Amino acid sequence: MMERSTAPEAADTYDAAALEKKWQGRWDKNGTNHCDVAFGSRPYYTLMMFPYPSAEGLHVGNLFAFTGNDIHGRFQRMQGHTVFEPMGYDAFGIHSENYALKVGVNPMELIPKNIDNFRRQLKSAGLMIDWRHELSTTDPKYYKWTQWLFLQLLKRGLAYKKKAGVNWCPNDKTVLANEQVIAGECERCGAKVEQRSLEQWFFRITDYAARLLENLNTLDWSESTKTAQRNWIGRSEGADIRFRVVDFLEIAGAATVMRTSTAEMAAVETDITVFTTRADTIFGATYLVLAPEHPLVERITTDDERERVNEYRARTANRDLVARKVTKDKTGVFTGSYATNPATGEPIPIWIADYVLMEYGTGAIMAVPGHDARDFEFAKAMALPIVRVVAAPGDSDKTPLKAPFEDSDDPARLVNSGRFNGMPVSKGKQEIVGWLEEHDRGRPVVNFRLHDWCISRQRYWGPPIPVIYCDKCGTVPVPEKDLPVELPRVNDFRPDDSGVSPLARVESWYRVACPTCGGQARRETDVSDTFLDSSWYFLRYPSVQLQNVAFDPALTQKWLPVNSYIGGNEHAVLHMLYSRFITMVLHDVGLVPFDEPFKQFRAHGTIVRDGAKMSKSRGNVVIPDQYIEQWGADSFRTYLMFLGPFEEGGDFQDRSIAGVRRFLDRLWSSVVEAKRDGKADAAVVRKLHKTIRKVSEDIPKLNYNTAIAAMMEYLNVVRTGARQALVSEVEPLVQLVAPFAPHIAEELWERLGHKNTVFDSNFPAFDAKLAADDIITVAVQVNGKTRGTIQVAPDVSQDGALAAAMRDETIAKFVPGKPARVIYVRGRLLNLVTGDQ
RNA sequence: GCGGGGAUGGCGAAACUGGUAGACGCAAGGGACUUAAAAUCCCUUGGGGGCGACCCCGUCCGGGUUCGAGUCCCGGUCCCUGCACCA
Repeated sequence: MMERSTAPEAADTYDAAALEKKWQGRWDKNGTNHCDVAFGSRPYYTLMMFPYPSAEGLHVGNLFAFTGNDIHGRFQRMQGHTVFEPMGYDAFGIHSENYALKVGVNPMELIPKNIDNFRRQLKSAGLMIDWRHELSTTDPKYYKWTQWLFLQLLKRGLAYKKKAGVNWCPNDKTVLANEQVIAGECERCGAKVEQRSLEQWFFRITDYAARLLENLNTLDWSESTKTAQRNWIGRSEGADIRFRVVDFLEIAGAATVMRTSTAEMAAVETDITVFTTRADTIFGATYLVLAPEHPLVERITTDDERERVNEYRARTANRDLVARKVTKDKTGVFTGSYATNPATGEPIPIWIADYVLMEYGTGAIMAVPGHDARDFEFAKAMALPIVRVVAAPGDSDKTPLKAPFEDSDDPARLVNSGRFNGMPVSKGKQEIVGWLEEHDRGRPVVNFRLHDWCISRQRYWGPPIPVIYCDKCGTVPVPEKDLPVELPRVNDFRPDDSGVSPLARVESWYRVACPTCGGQARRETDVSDTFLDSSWYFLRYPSVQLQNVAFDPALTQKWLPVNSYIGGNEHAVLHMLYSRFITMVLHDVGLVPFDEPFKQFRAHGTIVRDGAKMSKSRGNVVIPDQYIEQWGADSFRTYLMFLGPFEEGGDFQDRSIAGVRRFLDRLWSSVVEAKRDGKADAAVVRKLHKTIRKVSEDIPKLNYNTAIAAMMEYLNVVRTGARQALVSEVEPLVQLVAPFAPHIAEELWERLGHKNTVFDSNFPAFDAKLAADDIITVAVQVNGKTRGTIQVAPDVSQDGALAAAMRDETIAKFVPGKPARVIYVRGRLLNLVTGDQ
């Protein structure tokens, strides 16, 4: 044990590099960061979104997030919890693969190197990670269970295959999820995305839409994240309404004209179902529009129009998503057919147009140009009638519509709507849907904009989807005992535009015997989406050492759901939604006892540098290594937390790190030079307890910047007038600082004579009595303007405060006589209102 | 277009349920120590006026509520961010 050092050689500064190396070594050796997952009491699981291990190494944004999480974890540990803080790597995916292609090295070689580099960087940052629980999604021991997960969904009918129009990136030569398409361009390379039709595996996340939405209300998450998920799920209440196609037989061509019996006529009667949220405007529906891909288009198109319709369908079938960008230029063609508006009984023309999407609702709409901007534009372009059926309070049924009137608040009333005239919009909506339902022409419906999750990727670098196709037996799941289906090592893993994965070129791999009949069969050659890898990793961490199970029931019960999850808002929708979905599925099949994986989630902010977003092209990317080397991990960590509110991020400024380092230097010399004996200064003790309170309140709220400011303030008080500190004054400060600057805290803690790690000490407790002031400053205002302050006892009465204020000449001169009114906020402020107010 | 967040000194930022705006830090200026520099320590630092005690103005802009507004309400400007023809 080192002797307590009060030696004069104690420098103004300390050797951060040597000291951090010493403690990182000590932590490793003593297993300080090990978490006893089996027996630890009061478990607390603190999770950070695991990084993609890029070749460039750890990004400062990663470290910002991890440090924030680490502080939280270390604090919880000092509150007596057994804290589990694991780390892993999200190493599959197109990003790694593209990089591997670029440098011409197989990702199987690249990724381990990147991971080693990440681990080294993470260790140098002094995170409280239990490395025995490290995982990588690319490890067959991990993706064995990713494949197993797929089989669980397949077994329950939640995974299915369908041919689907998918987003195809001609540059990356792969299918993209809707989410990876940004304004019609590939999220990664910016190429224009095309549409292709391929057989794909999907997960039925839409079955869970309502529940995914409902449960949000029960979660302690950043509000912005919940809102993003709500919008993504996109619930809307409306109605399906059936429109009967008019005179179908006569226009359907010679073959059908021959049919004459009424039975036959009934059989070919055709309805078009539309979805609308504005059933109240049905009297204003002057035409129908179908998506060009709508299956009924074929049947209702008349011979006269067929050529134009086919031409338009051909043109829009392969439409780029770029064309979907909101545009005022509406295009479309008439099918030649009419449908009856069930409200008015009038025939209205049926058009097709690409502004109606097949994927949403029924792929068909009733167009109400008077009250919908898109329909209005279309009607203008095609010279279709525009009818007013909703009027604002000042308007009549005749007021012309120069622009679409889209208000649906209740001051607006229905007009030109037969017996519904005069009704407020909401009531009209209800009544009209009811009326349609009675006549079997409609029913209330809820739609979600969430689509099923396409998990197929025609790529190399991912877990193969564990399915085998047999000519005799069809689609056969790989038996669980045969997992993992290992990704073969191949030299040529370039994607091509055949529409299939590079694995489809590896015959020795995909040719297998059918597990059922033993006949010749073929493996699925697509791999799964990276989001599947990351949708369950938090379940794997506690059980990562177990090879016979994806996640051990007892460990899962003990550690999950995750207590605190921290990550970037860029994953607020997809990763977080998919994780929730997978957890719900596992819950429903009885594999986990909860149906939400993350009790608490906080989105951290982003760090910009000198006011600009960091990017390679700007050359303003912060490489943590350099700063850690120059200033020490403790200073770097503390600075990152100090530069702004954790949930907002902030501006990284090189020169400001010096301030934090100076703080740690001062802490060092104050502690090293502190004396054991001496009289405690009441003012310092008071400040200490206020600081303890502030820091203990701020850390759980992730208000790290103000917690650090409070500690700085306290140290300034301790050092006022170059006084020598007492051990009793600085020892608690070492503990307060420990979550932020763990290495220096350990060293000082040891020098103060402690044998065990500071992280096994109890975080200092706040004592309200010791924090109480005996004299406080109260602001005095006259008519709301601050004119001075008074020093009074905290419990002084209003009269006492008033008397003290009137003794102050500066204040008194603004109060000519007796104040007409006095407002006294105990301990804060006294406001004197004079008569003329 | 729709949703979310934001605008406070030269800079990063504080400010409890409305209650002394600018804590903490950076930068800058002055001083101490030093042969000198670095480091360290002390002082000053929102703008304007005054020798001074003090006074006036000030939280994106315009209104409002209130004894009192950075904070609440109405209207507007700008910035960042997510989704984008979802009927």
